[in-house]
Amino acid sequence: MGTPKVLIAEDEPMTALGLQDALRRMGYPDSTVVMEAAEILDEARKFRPDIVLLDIRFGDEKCGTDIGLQLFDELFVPIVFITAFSDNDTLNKAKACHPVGYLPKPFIPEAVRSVIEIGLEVHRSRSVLDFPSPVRFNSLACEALSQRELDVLFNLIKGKGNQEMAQELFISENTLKSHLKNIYQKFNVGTRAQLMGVLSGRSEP
Amino acid sequence: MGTPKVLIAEDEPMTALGLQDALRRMGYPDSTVVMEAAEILDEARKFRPDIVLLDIRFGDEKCGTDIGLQLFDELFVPIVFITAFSDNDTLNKAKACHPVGYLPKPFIPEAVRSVIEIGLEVHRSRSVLDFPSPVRFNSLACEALSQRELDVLFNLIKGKGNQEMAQELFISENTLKSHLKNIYQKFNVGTRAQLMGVLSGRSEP
DNA sequence: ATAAAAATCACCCGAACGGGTGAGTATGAC
DNA sequence: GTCATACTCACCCGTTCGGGTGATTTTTAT
Repeated sequence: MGTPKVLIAEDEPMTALGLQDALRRMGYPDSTVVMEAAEILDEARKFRPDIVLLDIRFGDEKCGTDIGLQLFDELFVPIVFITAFSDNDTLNKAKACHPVGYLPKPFIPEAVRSVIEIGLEVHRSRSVLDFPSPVRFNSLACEALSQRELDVLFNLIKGKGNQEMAQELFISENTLKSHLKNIYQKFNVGTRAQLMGVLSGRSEP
Repeated sequence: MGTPKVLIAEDEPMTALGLQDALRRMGYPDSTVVMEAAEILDEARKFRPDIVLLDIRFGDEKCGTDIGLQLFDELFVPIVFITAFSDNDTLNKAKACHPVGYLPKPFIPEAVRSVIEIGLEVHRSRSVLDFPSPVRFNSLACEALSQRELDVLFNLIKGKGNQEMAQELFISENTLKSHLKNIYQKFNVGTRAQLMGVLSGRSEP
């Protein structure tokens, strides 16, 4: 699927441009640099990167992890953290972003490539069952899911029965079955078992 | 769960011992070094590491990836690759091991810690549905699964129905239901939906 | 204002599933 | 030789699930 688009979020101009240059020479021509923390999310929404190189420390603040969290939750984009040093606290916050790699600074160009490739591979092998989010469900269904259908789906993947789900969502079991039927249609499956198979990426309808 | 045990598989003594020393100072006292390619697997089976630092190049041969594959398939242990340079071919073979990180050489001690921590986190968030293997299924069930039960389970997680599975395994549907019943018992669940929930790590029976 | 989409619920039916009981064969362990 | 385990299959029964049809209300978009 072509060369991956990478977003570089790093406030030190030297490092940022150095990274972009290294990427270009390594065969990643499509990259963008953001040096302002406030602009990262907007740029990511526009640029739609396949992977993000994110500095943990942004302008002396350690807000890289907070931005990473939003990046991951909203866009489900894989994150590689860039930093020279990480204390325990920062590292723990970083873990919450489910990063796919870690790039020590100073970096060597070759390492960047390996980290990106391995990071992309790690990300590809994540099924929607492990990181369920509306964007991911919608990307798998042939038609967009409604809010209520997402609610049902979130309960379904936990292994709940129809009756149980109905109680949880405060609706009749008949209503729930109605939603289920629509969900099956949108995923082109016939049974919840098939749906699970599709969601775990192990079978196509 | 205490400090993780790490296996260092690296043929250059300087690098290997340097790594072990760095690990000790970073708070990982429990590590072992293997410098012979042939001994890696045996040592891993004995030592039962939580993570492996594995050199891609072993004695001028690029067999690190082959060993990594066995390591991952048999023991399901997360792998961090150590190397200074990686050509495209090696990198692609490395991907097959589903590595959780990449450590460029020369390394800085701080980076080792971050890579390990992030690598462990990546590994933790992998459900058995993404990387199904006998050892993992058995670790989740309260009692060891038989060969035939594993066969059934492998088909089950693909979202197949009872009838479909029976044909696939060349047994009667009654036989299959018999296996299913036993599986449910061993996992302490009542329905296949619940089983899926447990396997994806999102619900406890 | 009005049309479209989403959410709600009901009823019915056939198919699939879960649970129980029982039982025959083969394999390997003690 | 006997005992345990795994694998095989059958029958029955109640529950759940999937599919169809139809309907009302609320929300959203135009």
